[in-house]
Amino acid sequence: MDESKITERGRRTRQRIIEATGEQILASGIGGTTLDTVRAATLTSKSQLFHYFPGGKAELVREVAGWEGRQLFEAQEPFIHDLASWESWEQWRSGLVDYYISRGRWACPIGSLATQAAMSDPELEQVIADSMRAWRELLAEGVGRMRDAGLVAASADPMTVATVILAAIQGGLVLSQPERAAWPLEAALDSALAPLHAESLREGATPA
Amino acid sequence: MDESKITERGRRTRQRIIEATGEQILASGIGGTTLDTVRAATLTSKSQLFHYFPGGKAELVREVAGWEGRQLFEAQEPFIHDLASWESWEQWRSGLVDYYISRGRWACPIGSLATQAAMSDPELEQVIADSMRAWRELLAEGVGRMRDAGLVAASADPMTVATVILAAIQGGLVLSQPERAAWPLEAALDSALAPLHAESLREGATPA
DNA sequence: TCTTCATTGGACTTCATAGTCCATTCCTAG
DNA sequence: CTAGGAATGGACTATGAAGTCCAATGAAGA
Repeated sequence: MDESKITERGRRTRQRIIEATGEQILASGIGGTTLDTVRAATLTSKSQLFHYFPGGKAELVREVAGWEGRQLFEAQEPFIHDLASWESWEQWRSGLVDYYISRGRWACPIGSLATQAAMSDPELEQVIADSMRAWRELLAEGVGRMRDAGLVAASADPMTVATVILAAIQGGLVLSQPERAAWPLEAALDSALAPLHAESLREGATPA
Repeated sequence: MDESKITERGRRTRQRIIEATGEQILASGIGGTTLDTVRAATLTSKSQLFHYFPGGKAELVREVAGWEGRQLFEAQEPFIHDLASWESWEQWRSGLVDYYISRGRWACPIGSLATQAAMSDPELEQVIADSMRAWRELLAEGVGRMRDAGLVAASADPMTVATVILAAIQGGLVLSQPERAAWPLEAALDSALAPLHAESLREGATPA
């Protein structure tokens, strides 16, 4: 979408469409979200939808994926760029759980899209995969900082630990969703995070 | 579906429909699976689909969910009913990973349906939730046996540990799918399983 | 053999939804 | 004030998929 010929008014309309679509997808999935319901929710018209997203529904969904990804990252700021102490991890964890549970999200915009979209739209799959990779990268850097500071076993591979944490988030949400309870997510996350504060539990941890 | 007035021939046709639908759903999702493609793949006719599944697509999908659930449980036999030793857990793990990865499943029939169907079909959600609950139950019983045998910390809550393991499976698959690699699933699973063979690592585990 | 009912074939209907098109309105620069 | 392009409204089309219906076939027992 060429953004050069767009006014402020148009920008806001476009954004309104993206956000409403995001909500509907989170609530009803891609298949359960139709251009008509989006149109109704945003008080727009069919022509506007295609004006701002010439690629139709597929492009709209991709834009939603990108935006949701950015929102998810923002929700983890500023800790996601620190994660150099157990306190930082705890605060990061707290913010993340809040992001999912409060305001009844009950699903990961990225993870659930990944499942739904793996098939049917390779371009969307790419957008999702990029978010996932970036996310894992940031977590791995945090784990690396912990390791460099001697706060976690030197034998731990940051990328592996990061993957385990991400898997805990995604899997925890899969189980939390039907229960409408946060505890599965929290249990999974705590378990995955355990290696990061082992120093307080393990045998004579000499570091630092 | 009343099964009383069904011949062997009919039973096999019905089963053929279920299995073909299951494959298509796993590959393309519920939305990407149409009665026409199922009809084509099974060499049946529209009337047969509705003859065996009067409730239409929704009923067919529910039957698929039930059948896939049973298949998944079978793949975990006989270990899922044992899990009283670390060796048993290892063999169970091996069989499960094989079930997902070999023959390119790359997704959990139950978990991925859970994500797709949470919305749109409460009845299906029930079928899925039942499978999940039963699964967690079996795992928790195994953890309980390990605890009773003093092979795992007495402080560990079997249900929590079981949930963490399930979350690792589901989340691991979410990450493995786009990568088309088994390692995220294996890493997540190993991490979740760690408490079950801790006795060989931890400080003088006194339990029992 | 005949009857009956499960099974099958496939055309047809209905409906939801993505996408097109053109007219109209709004805003702003010149 | 006016011309042009962005923004908007909404009817219309095309399509694909679910679901209906009736006729034909096959098999098994009376």
